[in-house]
Amino acid sequence: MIAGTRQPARRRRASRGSGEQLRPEIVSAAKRLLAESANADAMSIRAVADAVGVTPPSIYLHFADKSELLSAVVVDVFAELDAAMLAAADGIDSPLGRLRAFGLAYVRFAVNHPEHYRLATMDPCPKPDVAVDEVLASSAFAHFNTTVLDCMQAGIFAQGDPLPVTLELWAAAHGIASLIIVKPYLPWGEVDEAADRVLCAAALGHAAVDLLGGEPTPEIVTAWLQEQRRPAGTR
Amino acid sequence: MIAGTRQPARRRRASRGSGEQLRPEIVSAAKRLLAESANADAMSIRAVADAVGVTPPSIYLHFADKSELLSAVVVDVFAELDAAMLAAADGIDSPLGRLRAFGLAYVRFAVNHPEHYRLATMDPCPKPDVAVDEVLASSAFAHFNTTVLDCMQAGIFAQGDPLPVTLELWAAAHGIASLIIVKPYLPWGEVDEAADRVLCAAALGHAAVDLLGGEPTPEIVTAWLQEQRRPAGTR
DNA sequence: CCGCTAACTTAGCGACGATAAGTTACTGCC
DNA sequence: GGCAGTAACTTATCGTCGCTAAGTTAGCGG
Repeated sequence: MIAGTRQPARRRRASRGSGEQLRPEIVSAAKRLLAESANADAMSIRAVADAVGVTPPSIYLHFADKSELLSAVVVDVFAELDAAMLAAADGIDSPLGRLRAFGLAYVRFAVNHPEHYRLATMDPCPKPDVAVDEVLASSAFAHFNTTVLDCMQAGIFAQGDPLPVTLELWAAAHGIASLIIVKPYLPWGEVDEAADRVLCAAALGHAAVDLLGGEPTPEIVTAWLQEQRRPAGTR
Repeated sequence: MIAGTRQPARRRRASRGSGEQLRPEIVSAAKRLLAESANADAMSIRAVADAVGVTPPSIYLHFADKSELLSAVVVDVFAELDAAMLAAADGIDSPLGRLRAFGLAYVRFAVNHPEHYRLATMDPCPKPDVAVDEVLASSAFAHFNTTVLDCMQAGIFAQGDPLPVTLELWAAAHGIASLIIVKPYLPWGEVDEAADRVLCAAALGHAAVDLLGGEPTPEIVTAWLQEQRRPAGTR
């Protein structure tokens, strides 16, 4: 790193009422440092302070501690994820098509911003941070949930509370996204294809479980699959 | 923590040829410290050294650095996970039943040992550590893969390479397990039930995608579901 | 132009991972 | 028995980390 030494390019002191303008700069510098250096602990308070041309204690005028700064970054990341998902589903009308676009965009975002995604979804949340979970409950997650509800009303999923279904599908998307990030050397193949397989299987599987009704024991599932596999004429 | 101060109970020096006996003690102390204190960075080299009654530099006689010690813990964790999965499937003969038992045991293990599971599957792997991935490829994962192959031969899944299917199902299991760990305050309901829903949907969904053949576009899936939902007499 | 205070700095604490250099005590050998 | 060799472990220390107490600078209201 060239900029390892002390930065003489000190930031100009903000004018009297505008101390708050440092805050977004700190967040975006933290975000950038996280993305640039693969490991998360390269984003030290000192490095962030250097990046915005300020000394470390100034960070604490805006964030009580490091975890609060990280929470602010997570809020930013979730907003960006939400924007990416909305953009991906733009112009797609069918509920199932939107669901697929959302899922694919989710996985793509995670794979393209692995450190941001890791911070947002794999780090121990020190305390269930209110700001973070407001975003989680309000933007990307809410859009997903609404689309699941649309699928129910379109007769694709059985009617009912969309929340458990959304959580189920989210688990599928998060599963494939996070494994690709953490174990990239496993034979996943193309990211989009792997994601599509998992997401299609999750959605179709949920619908199939609905169709079966009751608890899908291995016996019931086996019998149903054998029934399905018989050619149409023999039914 | 009561034992925060210096530990006067110093460990007796090992006899001449048996310096290696310290190593497993270090690993198990590290594992215990990880489990006891929720956050992973409470397991410092210094804390581990204290726990085994030794000074920090002695750790480095057995592990090149901290990440190597953590890798050793991960190897241990994967072995324990494998044992739990095998025990859960003991006495179950049907391939799909074994698959379900494996998946449930996997999620249960993750939820019951959240810090161990987090370390094993959510931490950035500094370099694809050989030892860790040998375990990953040899024990739990291999058993899973074998059972998927059994399912193929039993006609539950379409014949083919089991590896992509195993990865797909693993993604589902990891997805629900890791989300329950990281966002425990979301309405997951009973762990076993949530896991069963996701795992059944993943397995059934994969089988259904096989049945459909080709790429499951939203249109094809929608049509198939409508076909399925018609009562038997109208076909 | 002066005092008030917002905005930021200097200096430093304790804990961390890691290393260099030293010390202890067991063991094989005569 | 005693001594050399070395395995096993320690003391002391470095640089960095998150974080804080106490000080300093500079712009604005009076």
